[in-house]
Amino acid sequence: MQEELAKTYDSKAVESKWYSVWEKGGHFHVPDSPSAPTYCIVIPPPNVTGALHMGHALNNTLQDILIRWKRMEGLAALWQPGTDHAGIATQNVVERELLKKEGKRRQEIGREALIQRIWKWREEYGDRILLQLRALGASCDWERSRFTLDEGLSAAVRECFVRLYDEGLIYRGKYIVNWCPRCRTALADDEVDHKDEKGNLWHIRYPFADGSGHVTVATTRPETLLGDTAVAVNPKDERYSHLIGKMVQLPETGRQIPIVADDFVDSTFGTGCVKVTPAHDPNDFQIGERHNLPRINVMSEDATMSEEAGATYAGLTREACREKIVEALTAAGLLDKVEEHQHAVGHCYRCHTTIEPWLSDQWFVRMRPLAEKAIRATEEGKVKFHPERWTQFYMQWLENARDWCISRQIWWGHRIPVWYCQSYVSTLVRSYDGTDSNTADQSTNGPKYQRTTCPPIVARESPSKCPHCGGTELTQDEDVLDTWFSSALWPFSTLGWPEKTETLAHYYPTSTLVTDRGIIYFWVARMVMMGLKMMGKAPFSDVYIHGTILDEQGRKMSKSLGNGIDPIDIIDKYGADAMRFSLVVLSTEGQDLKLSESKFEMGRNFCNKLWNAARFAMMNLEDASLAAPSQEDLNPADKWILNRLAQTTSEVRAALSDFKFSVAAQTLYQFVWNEFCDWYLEAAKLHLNDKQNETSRAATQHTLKHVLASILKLLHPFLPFITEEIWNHLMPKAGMLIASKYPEAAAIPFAEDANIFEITIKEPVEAIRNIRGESNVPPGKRIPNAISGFNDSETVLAAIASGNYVEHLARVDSFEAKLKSELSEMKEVATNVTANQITVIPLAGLIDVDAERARLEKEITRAAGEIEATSRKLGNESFIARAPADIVEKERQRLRESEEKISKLKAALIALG
RNA sequence: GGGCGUUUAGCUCAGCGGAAGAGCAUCCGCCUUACACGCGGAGGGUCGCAGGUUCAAAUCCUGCAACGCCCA
Repeated sequence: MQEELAKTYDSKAVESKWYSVWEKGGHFHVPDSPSAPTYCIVIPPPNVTGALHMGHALNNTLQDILIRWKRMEGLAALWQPGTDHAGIATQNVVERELLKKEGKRRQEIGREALIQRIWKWREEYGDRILLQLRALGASCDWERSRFTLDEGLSAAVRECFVRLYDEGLIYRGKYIVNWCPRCRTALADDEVDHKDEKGNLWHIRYPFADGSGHVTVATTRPETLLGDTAVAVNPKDERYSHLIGKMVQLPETGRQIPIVADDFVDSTFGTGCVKVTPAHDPNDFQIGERHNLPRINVMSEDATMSEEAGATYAGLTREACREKIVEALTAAGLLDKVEEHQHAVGHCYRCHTTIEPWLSDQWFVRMRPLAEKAIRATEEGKVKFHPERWTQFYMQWLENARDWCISRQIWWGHRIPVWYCQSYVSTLVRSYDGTDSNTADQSTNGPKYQRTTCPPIVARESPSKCPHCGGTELTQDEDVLDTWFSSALWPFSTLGWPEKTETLAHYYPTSTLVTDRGIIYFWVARMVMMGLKMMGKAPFSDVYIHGTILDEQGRKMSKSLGNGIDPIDIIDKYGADAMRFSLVVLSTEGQDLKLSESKFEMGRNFCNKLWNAARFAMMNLEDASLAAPSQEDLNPADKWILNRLAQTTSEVRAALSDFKFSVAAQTLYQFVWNEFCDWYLEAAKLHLNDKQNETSRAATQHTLKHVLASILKLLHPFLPFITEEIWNHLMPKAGMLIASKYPEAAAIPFAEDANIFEITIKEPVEAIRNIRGESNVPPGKRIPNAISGFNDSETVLAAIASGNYVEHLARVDSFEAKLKSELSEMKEVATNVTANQITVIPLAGLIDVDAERARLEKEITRAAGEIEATSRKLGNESFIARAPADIVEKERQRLRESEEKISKLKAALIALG
């Protein structure tokens, strides 16, 4: 505190310094086996390709607040950091670079080479976002940082896969999936964005095979006609029931296909008669299952038409094929009509290409058994969402969760731990109607030698030979797992699972998860399912869902719109603390936040205010004694601020416990600015400048230091840098703020006295300032004399004792306190009346009579309004009869006060002349 | 089509059954030796619309409208 602080807070000088001091001091690190109770948050792992955006800034600020708070509470608070390999996104980035720089596609350099390049890319850029998190102040335990593709987490993925497979919860099947023809991979249902698009509904005639006429089907995708294997109608639809079982001639092919009846068909849509393409539409796939229809895949993996589409169409893109087929149908007179039609079209969430529902071999996780566990755990209160409404959002998804397609046809990721034996073994098999899927060659009849394949090998360790036949020619499944598969294990894989580590034993289950609503399905639900399945316990007890960051116009921030605000720019310009504070204040109850750069001024201004308050304090504390004053020696202002501090402390603690981050931040903002700075510091100047009265000066010095230190502690989770900086100036021997104890509300034996400050000091000062302001008496001009009247003599005595405060704060030369009744005769004064006091200032050439008259008239009008409203209420008999007694009494009190006020004001007006 | 959220001062948002609040912006005074990223004062709202419950509704219920998000 010896050194003078700069006049304006400079965040840059401070922030870079403290972060490394904290980190080097080991303050972010927790032991594997702590003696204290634990608190743990796992970070939502950012993509390695990612750069910090405002969503991250908010998300990680909230986590940091929780972690720093719990750390200060004395818990072993672990914030587990790391990154996610983000399969498709990362591969896309590197592939794009490869194409741009070398003009090569991934197929040209091969799998191994591409993977190597991605690793190299990761080494170079993958930690960028983690470095950016440090600029934000995030106090993660970096020594424990993990990556979803590192060795331990890969072991976790295999362990989980094998366990689920062994239990029959993972299976492989030919299913219709969401296929992205650009990424050339399957996507999970929730990786598909549906957008409404304008399209057409084509009405196409399918002639009966016997030439007796036709049915008309309506379709949005005429090109898939080439893969139709049936026409379907609703069995209850009387228009068509006589046609069920009849065959139709499929146009542009040589095929005849049946008309089937299926409940799925909506008879009110189109013609009520639909074409069925099991290989190219998920609903048709289901219909196909029910009616044993063949599945004809007429497209290749790049969404061009395949050989199966027939020579005329093979090789065309789906769009070109559509045009050509519509032309052909028109020419053949089979196109009845075309209507405009709005419908939802799926797009890849990564590259926005139109999704093709496509039939392929994929791996799936059976969801129902896993989802049921998650539902039960949530119903039992094991997982609680904040705000609470997200519970049902999450539950609805769990209740309807369809099997999860986990295979992806890309190269960057956890390769599926399944191997296929390539050696065929001759085995004697009994003659039976061969449907065994392991039978390679079907033969006609009689006992016979057949060549069979071995079942797939699903293993934790890469096998060197086939356990069935001893063959060594093994090939691993080409696909990798969905990135979310590894993310689902994050809360325990990062802590060491499947090893039984001390860390896992102490920190699992974790405590709180903080995330955005956008990944409740992708991630939160799957973590809960996997945590329950693999660990037997839900991975966290509380999930806090914060709002989404929007731009000024309420749109999501996105790269393509270019409407993002870069947190790093904001940190440069306003400081990390300022950004954190503004974000937290704006983030109310999980509501979305509309951001613009100017919003960060609030945080910056607050930091500057705090800085200057500290600067002032330190100018006045050089000779502060360490001894605490006795209660009798405390000044009225000291008692008042200590009481307010205690109240503020308990409000902040309550808000934090309840995940009300914004309430906590605003409570502190108001306490610091509107009470500590505006009133306490100003009042304290009186004592600090009074070297005559050492006792009261010492009491104020001590109180000032104590309250400021408490403020720093309370604010530290929100504003870690500036508070640590000030703390080290203020309490150079007290150790680091980050490691100090979070304040608890003190019991205040003199809470009643705090009220005296409000009535005998604040109210008269506000009264005088009001007259000053309204009458244009400039602040520089001292007022010679002001008199306040109070209700009882006890208050008058207190006011006399503290009159010097009023003189100081209101710039009055001589302040007097009397009973209200003693003031009634005063002439030529300006008057301010409240329930607790009347204050008068002699006009004395200072104040204009007309202005004062106008002021009083305005006040009278206002008071009259109040009297009217309260009398109306009190005149209502049922109000008196039915409202609680204390409410009625309150209204009566209010009426008395308003009446007194108006009579005093009127008297003052008359006295003015 | 279903679900959820939002609608309060010019703007961004609190308040969620008993006298309409904050920050920014506006207006009037001030460089009052911590702070002009500041100080003091003031103005500004039939709380989306229509019904209902209640002694009392911004707050609870029912419709409706607009906007946004999610799912189909």
